[in-house]
Amino acid sequence: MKGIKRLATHLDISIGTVSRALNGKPDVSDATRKRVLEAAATLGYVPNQSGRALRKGITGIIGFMIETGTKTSVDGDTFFLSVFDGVQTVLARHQLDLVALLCSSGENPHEYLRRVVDRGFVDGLIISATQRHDQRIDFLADRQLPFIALGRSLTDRGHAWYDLDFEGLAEAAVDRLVKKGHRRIALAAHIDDVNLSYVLIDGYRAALEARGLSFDPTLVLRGTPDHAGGYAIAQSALAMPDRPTAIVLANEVMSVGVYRGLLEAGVRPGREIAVIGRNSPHSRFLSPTLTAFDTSLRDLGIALAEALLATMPAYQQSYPQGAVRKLWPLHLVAGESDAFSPGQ
Amino acid sequence: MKGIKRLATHLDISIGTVSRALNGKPDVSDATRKRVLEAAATLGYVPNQSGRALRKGITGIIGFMIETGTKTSVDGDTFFLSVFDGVQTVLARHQLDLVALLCSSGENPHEYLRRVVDRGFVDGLIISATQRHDQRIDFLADRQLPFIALGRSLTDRGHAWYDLDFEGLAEAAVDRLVKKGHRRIALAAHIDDVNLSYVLIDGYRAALEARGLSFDPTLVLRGTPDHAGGYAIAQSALAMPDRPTAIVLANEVMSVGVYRGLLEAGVRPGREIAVIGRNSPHSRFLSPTLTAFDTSLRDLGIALAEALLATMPAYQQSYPQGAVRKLWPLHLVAGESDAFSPGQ
DNA sequence: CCAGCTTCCGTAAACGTTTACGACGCTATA
DNA sequence: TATAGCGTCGTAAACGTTTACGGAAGCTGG
Repeated sequence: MKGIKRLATHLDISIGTVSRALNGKPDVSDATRKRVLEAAATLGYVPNQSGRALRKGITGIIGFMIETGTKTSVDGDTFFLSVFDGVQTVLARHQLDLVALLCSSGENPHEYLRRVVDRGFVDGLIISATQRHDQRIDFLADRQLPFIALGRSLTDRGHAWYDLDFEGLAEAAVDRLVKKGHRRIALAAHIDDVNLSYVLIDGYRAALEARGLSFDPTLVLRGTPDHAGGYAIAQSALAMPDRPTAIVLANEVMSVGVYRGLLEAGVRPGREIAVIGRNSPHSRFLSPTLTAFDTSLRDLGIALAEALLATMPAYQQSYPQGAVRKLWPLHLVAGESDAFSPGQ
Repeated sequence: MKGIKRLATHLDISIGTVSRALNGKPDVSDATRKRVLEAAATLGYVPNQSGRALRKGITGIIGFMIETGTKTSVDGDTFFLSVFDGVQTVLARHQLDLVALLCSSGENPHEYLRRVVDRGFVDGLIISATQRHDQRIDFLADRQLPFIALGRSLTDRGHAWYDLDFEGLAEAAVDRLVKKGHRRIALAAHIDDVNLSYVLIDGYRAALEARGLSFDPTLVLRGTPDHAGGYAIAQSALAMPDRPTAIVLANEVMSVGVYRGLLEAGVRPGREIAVIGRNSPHSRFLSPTLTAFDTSLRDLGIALAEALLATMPAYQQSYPQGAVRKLWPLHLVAGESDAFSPGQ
């Protein structure tokens, strides 16, 4: 015999009482509750996930969907593991478990999500790498499954989201560079249809025009969001007839490739060109040090989890903030890589 | 009404027949099977995970346990995402799903594992970051849950494992360096009790002694398995009275920190010192290029998954290889960083 | 025309849990 | 003493699925 039944016969009481005792329900005397709790501990009883989920209609599991094997996941290396850690600390307080739902490169993300959701696998979801138009948002909203998106999308169902403040990044970077005398500032954008590229370019353009500078589309350089992309972008920047005097990167890992590309051509960041990027465990070890936007990804994870719980009826009294739709700030940490000022 | 019941009333047949039709059982006419399949597709029916798992006693889920927020996880960034991708491609062929079980820094890995297993959450497990003595192995063997370890351990229950061939790495690196005239070869090892450090040091020692060189414990440098650890190791190597002429790294990300530490001191890898490391998306962009051990992590994931399935009774006819206990080879890719030969 | 076999399908139990409901014994109040 | 109320517990249904079992047809061969 297994499970709660074993516990019940061992204690010679009914399984109903055992269940009530374990779940803190009122109709149990202190004496028997104590007996049950002790027996559960010594026998190592843990309620079966499937049985409990089937009866209660909830699983106690929160999913965080990421894609593996794709180009974009290279960006997500340390990024996601840090965010996970923050999410988990919040969920643990409510006896919720976090699992990463890994959509492999071969699979359609929407089909994958649909299968997970329809099987009733999770009580809530965090989705990432939002597309400009994202079917998953419509699907989850229709299914009324609590979720939050890490990343904005034009698909808007009044759902909760957090997103890195790429406009703020563009604004602050352009402001800093223009004040140093830069007029030709290149921007590194993603090569694919992920939403952040659009947001970033809009912010970049607005920041330029607010300072009386015209937007030059040829200064928007495209590359894969990895080292190779950064390398390629450095090369194309240097190959331009009217070479930009500064490069702004919104991606965590591109900077390493950009440095490599520049240094191979004998162009030193901070001396012959200015570079502003994003911090990561890797960029922190660049030389000269990278002037970069930084943030605590663990705190972002905490905020994400709290915002997700706010959308789940069972937790709304603890997190009554409603559907959070907020930008996550990035703050600039000055380094050496943007010390260069272009001569007139 | 929901689930299979809805499908059954919609088709006006019993739920038993519907289930049999969907699961490919024989006692169903071709006509009704076709009807059921079509209705399931149009109504978007997906069997409930909890109900199915409860009845069948299996969940169809494979867990891959990793730890987040720890020092070691920095090493695991791109590493795990690549491995996951390989695992998933194999599991998908058998309608199995992979989830990453994220044990956060605050939690005891063994307690975490115990909870997951006792709840009956997964049919099989892949554990990583094995300790020298690992309670999890004993626990899983006792519970008779199919699992495979990525990493060896002194705890041996005849279980399946794969591990990177660190002895081979040490042997090949030492051989190459000694042939170039090196006599004082430093080794970078982990600072904590993870098993690979022991294996690595043993291999290093054996390789040295096989060539008539004595093992000098002071040449084994300890650091956290991240950039900072590599940086610290470079510094302590340079600070030694009798400075080593070469450094061997078994870790993926340390090399970046080592380069930084060396270059800041004006010591150029490949010119004034030799460095051999491991390849990763990050180390591939170092300059001068890193002489490094490389392997396909996706293929490792595929091998891991196949070896796991071989331990699961339901899949043993497809993967009859028994409990795999094998070293995963790393092959050396020559770069510029070990071009330096010490003068006599 | 009947026995036997095959094909197809419905019935109901089972998986492990939670929970609504009712029953029992006890105490306190009228 | 009768009754209401309370505290405590057992009973049984329910969650959604799979599957063993049995039964109702239809078919075959003698």
